[in-house]
Amino acid sequence: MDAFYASVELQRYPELAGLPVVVGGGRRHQPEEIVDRETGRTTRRFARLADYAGRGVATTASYEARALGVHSAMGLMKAARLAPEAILLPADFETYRDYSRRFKSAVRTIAPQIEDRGIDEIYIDLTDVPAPGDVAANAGAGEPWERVRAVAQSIKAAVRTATGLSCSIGVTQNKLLSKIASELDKPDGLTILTAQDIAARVWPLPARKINGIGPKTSARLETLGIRTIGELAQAERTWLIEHFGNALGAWMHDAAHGRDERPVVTYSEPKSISRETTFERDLDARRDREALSRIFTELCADLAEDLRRSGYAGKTIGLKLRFSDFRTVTRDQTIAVPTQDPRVIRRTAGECLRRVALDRRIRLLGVRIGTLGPAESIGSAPTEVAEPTPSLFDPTE
DNA sequence: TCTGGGGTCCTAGGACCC
DNA sequence: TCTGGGGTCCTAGGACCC
Repeated sequence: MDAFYASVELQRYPELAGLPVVVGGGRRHQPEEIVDRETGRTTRRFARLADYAGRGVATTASYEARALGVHSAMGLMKAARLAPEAILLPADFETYRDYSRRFKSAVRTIAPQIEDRGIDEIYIDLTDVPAPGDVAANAGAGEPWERVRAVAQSIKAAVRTATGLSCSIGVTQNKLLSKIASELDKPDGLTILTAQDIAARVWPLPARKINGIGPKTSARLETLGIRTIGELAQAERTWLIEHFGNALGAWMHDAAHGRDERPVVTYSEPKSISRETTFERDLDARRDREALSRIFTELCADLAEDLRRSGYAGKTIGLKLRFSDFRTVTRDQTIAVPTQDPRVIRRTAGECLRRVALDRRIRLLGVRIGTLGPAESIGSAPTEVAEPTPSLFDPTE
């Protein structure tokens, strides 16, 4: 989906079309409804990025905002310096999830083999999808790529009808290349690449465009003189393995040549569930003990509720802390019996917490549960007897 | 003016077992 | 006189993705 969150917000606030819009931050910049006493007409007042103060990041920027240099994951304070006049909207995940369901079911009516890749992305297996009726009739047994182009166009049309939104589709022989292709003609793109197109269309791109090569790996590649996918493809496989290890080196070499055999996976079980929060200001383990303890208990309760709603129980309970210097530590502990009980989660995470030296102010606190299985395996009635809550964040411990 | 929240996968060492 | 060899589970951290 193209600039998904921002595009959804434009459906709600059409008057923002053409303006730089950024979605992100907390809840305190809801648009204000202003009713004119005389005309009775309602106008909305939107927050500007320049008015923002806090720790939020941009989750999405409209294309107009991107033109000013604002990108997702950028801190909003930095974004405000680049685009002070941009409109800032709070993220409304419930609405985005609703749009997400709508676009995915629209695609499913045409092509049922879908792999979920988060709220705004999917892989679609078009192998066995027939051409839309009119094209099939005209083209007969014509070019296979003509069938696929017609299918992709019908998918884009179905998505637009269901959501009012545009998407960009890449069609190629595998997931790796399709992901790259889908970004070549955004927004509202449709890009079809065959094996013969790889050298001309893919090799000139930065290595970073390969899904799986991130900031660290691309920086390392650069120090070795490799900037583009083409340069990566020309590198010796054994040389890449020497520098990046067996798995990463061989994979990068294959990827640069457009080789990828991964299937479209239409269903997978979740591996872990987590809840975390970044505080408005860094908290002190001593002075803010009560607040920390309360937030900790809430996170565990929220996590337990997520487990209950999704029908899972887990055995490995983890704690995550991020300190004022952005250093992150995790601790986890595996218990004998799977649980979805907030008290068991809280107690076990509390034991993890005791293994961390709290010598700095805390910026983020998170709780995770893994090694998941179906909740039926644990029976429904929690048999745990409530124990006194350990005095967490107590410096005397 | 620092850098969200929810995930997956990989690596690597140690414990433990046969 | 040199000290096997696999396998699984647990834990911590890191890279990456949406």
